[in-house]
Amino acid sequence: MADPWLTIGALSQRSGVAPSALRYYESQGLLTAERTSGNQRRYRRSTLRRVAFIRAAQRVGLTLDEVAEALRTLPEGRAPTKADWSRLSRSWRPRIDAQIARLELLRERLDGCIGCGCLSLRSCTLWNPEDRAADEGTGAVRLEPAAPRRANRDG
Amino acid sequence: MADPWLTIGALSQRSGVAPSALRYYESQGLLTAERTSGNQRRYRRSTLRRVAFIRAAQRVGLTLDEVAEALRTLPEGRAPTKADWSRLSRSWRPRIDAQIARLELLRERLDGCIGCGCLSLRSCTLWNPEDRAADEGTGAVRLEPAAPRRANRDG
DNA sequence: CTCGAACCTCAACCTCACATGAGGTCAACC
DNA sequence: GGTTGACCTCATGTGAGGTTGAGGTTCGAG
Repeated sequence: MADPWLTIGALSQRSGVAPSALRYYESQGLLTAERTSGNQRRYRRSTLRRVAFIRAAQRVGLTLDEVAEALRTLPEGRAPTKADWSRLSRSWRPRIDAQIARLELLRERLDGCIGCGCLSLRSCTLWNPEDRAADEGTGAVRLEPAAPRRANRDG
Repeated sequence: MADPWLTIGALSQRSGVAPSALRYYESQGLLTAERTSGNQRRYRRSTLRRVAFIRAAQRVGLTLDEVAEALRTLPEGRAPTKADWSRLSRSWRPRIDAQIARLELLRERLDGCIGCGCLSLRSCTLWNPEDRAADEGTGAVRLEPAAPRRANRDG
């Protein structure tokens, strides 16, 4: 049978995640590894699923901090079961729903603006998302802050 | 009647965008300003709409580089018309559609994974990183966190 | 004219999620 | 035992989109 331990290179190959990223995850408390007498990392096979979970969570939009927090709710002492993983990933659903809803609202407003051609800071819901009303010319107009972006490449 | 020129503080207040951000936009070629004899910025009132456009574009997921490129297609010499702004913002529509489609696919996969309980690295499309290339292939925008980060505003 | 608030530039710093490189060590095969 | 490649730590870099602070200048009300 195969060696139950994975080197960082093996884990990297099998997960598609760069070694530098795996070390970074460890530094952030998302992964743990045993060490050889020569200080090299040796991962349990269950780490594979943990890494998969991390990547999936990132795709849903969680930060690594949030992923770490979620992982801390896993039971200590025993290997996580399907139910454990399912519980965690089920919690992502509302987040995705919210993201979709936000985008649909944006699209709706965009359509409205193109349709009506208003494009006015005072009256247009796209430019003026918080519905700060159409005061006189000197009224305060607030725009929403920009949506954060994360451009990310894989190794 | 009011002064047709806006100071950076006034523009900041009326747009909700920090002065430091406005200076940054100028450094990136998104805004221009006249200067007083004492080197202080004075913005035309049309800059207000330009700033609104920038923020709206960011919400749709454009980078400032892309916004700058879009703004360069505006006519020089004359003030942009409704048709000009409409043309630019209409081009955002497919981008929003794509983002929504991507999220819906993710949600579908998430449902499938929770439903079937597979949670397998080899068979589950959610965990499986192999189709990530296809997913991100066309200059994809990454997912955004549900709660947008708020930038500080010095006002 | 005075004075404080607002403005200026420039440089340094921040977050996030890593990548890269230097300089050195370990493990496995021949 | 030698070689080679994989591994180690630590420091520094990346990029987007800014913020913060120092040190100095300008504006405009009184």
